[in-house]
Amino acid sequence: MVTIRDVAREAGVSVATVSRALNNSPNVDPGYAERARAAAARLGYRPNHVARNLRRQSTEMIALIISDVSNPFFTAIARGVEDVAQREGYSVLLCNSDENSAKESTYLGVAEQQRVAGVILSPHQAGSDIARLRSAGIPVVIVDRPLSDDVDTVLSESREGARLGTRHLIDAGWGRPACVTGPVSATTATLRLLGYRDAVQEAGLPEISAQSIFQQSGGSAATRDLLSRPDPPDALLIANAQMALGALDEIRRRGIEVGRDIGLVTFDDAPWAPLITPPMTVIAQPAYDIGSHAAELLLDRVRSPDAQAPQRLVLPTSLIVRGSSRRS
Amino acid sequence: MVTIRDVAREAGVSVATVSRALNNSPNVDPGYAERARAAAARLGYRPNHVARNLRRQSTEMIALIISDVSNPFFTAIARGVEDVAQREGYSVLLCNSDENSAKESTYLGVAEQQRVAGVILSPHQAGSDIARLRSAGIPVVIVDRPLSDDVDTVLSESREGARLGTRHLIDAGWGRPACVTGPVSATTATLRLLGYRDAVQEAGLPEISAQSIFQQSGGSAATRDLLSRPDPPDALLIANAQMALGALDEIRRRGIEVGRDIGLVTFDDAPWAPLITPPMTVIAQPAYDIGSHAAELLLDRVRSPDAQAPQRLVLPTSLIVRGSSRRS
DNA sequence: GTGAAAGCGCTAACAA
DNA sequence: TTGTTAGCGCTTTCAC
Repeated sequence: MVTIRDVAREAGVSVATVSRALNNSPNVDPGYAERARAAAARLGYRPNHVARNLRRQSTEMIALIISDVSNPFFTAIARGVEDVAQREGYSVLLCNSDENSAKESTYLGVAEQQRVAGVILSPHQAGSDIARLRSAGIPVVIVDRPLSDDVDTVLSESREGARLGTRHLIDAGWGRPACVTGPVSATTATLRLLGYRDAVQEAGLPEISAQSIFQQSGGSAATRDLLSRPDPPDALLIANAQMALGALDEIRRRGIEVGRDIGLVTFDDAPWAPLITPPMTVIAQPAYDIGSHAAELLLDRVRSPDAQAPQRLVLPTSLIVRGSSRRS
Repeated sequence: MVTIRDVAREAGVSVATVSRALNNSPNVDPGYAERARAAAARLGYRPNHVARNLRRQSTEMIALIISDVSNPFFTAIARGVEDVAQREGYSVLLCNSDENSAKESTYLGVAEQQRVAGVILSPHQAGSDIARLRSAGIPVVIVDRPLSDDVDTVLSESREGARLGTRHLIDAGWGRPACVTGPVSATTATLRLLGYRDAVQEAGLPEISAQSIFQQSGGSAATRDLLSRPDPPDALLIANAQMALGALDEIRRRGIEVGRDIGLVTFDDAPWAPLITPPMTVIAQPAYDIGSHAAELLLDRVRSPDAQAPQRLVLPTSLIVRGSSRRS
């Protein structure tokens, strides 16, 4: 491997000068700088960032830890994060905790031990422990699911979105809407259930709900449970896109028809949502914006680490009405 | 920040002993080891991996650089990679190059400068430059799209899969199947076109095709192009799931009905594929296995870096017949 | 403006 | 078995 010493020797200057030249330090003779750069190019020199990071006690990487890469909501967040990070000269390490606390804490540890500049975390569950990171002086921004009050957080309006979606179902003429949501450990699951409850109580309708994991299989299971009850619901408010896929599967399996026998609204405007039959009515979350805002907030903290009051951004959701909620 | 020196002082032993204890070195007195561990725990010591990596000249991270996180094919690969990496004590840095050569080479540079143990790359285009990485002694495994012959590669049978899918369309009674595929820069796009060509030539049918980017918008554009021709096709072989979504969109927009007016087969068994109407016939690629095999191969190379002959694994694809290819 | 040298935190020779 | 120490490659004082 070619090191900075090799470059210095080749250029006939000191290592300090090479370092300064390559880092565009202001006080370096243009002639020397050029010689250093030329020598570096000739030798194919690549600065060793491990060494640089050790010396500088900082890195230009941010870790994004999400619970499930295959959830389009999170991939959209990732896009938002990446775009601003890239623009600011940072790289993003995407860590997939796969709805698994052990994996999550492994990655939290990796982030700390690699001394990343900052972490954006979508906590698997409310108990996720970011205390270590924070005491190590690494800024953290939480997305999607609130963790506690004293940390920067970017969310969307889960409860209000759920209320609106349920209300829409009721207005469309469905008399027994139910809620299919995620595990109690996920705050978003609970908030969506609460929003649903707000709407049914307002309308004087019975509350029907089932909880399971935030995945396709969970959606199937919860829907199966609901539709097997003596008094089954006639509409479903579903808490995320993966669960919606599972619900659709179970509905198809039973030969029930969406729009005639059952009404559907789901969180997240997945790419496939407008393309199924009938097209899916959704409560869209501004996932990209959640990511970009989180990254901006994080980089602010990275650059001015003076303890400021934690910020909490709550972005609005929007109801996109398509066919699946229509009663025909 | 608490360092190994602090721990040594606290435990009343030398830094070397602490290091040995914490790394489970065999030759260390159990009593001392225990004292070191206790002191570390008491102080909340976290080894600085940046320093460790610099000293050891190695890391326990592998970089996975994929062209698009929102493509379910790649997220499945990521799962495969992560599972074996985790099992072997490595962490995975997922880098999303976003079908963008500049981003890809940024991440290639980051991987090199961070001295990752190895890289798994799904090259954006055939020209991706991994020479630097290789000359830096970092093993590379290529997935999905072949790059050159002298590097480890894990692929699936694109051409044969495309041939089978097209053949199936013809057998189902569609007389003018066309191919919707990705850009010429992507080898998989070309291979799938070739497989399609094999099948139509065999059957004495005309060759109809359109190329665009491997994304939803590309699928729409290519389909629009095809269906606007004077002699439009009556069936489509589509080269990936995102393009299929775009094709579906365009088809819906035109009021054409799948199964009656047009037959469809697409690469990749996306989660939504069985759930649309009619369910999508697909050529499934063993994405998870591609990922796990690639990771295994990579870790072999990491552990025994003696130059061995490059391996090339080609995994089979399988046709899953559902409704979209049926002529009713 | 430039270079010598210290030192980031750790591991691994080497000596005891 | 344990401790002392050199040194991984870099940046950044500090003295010139």
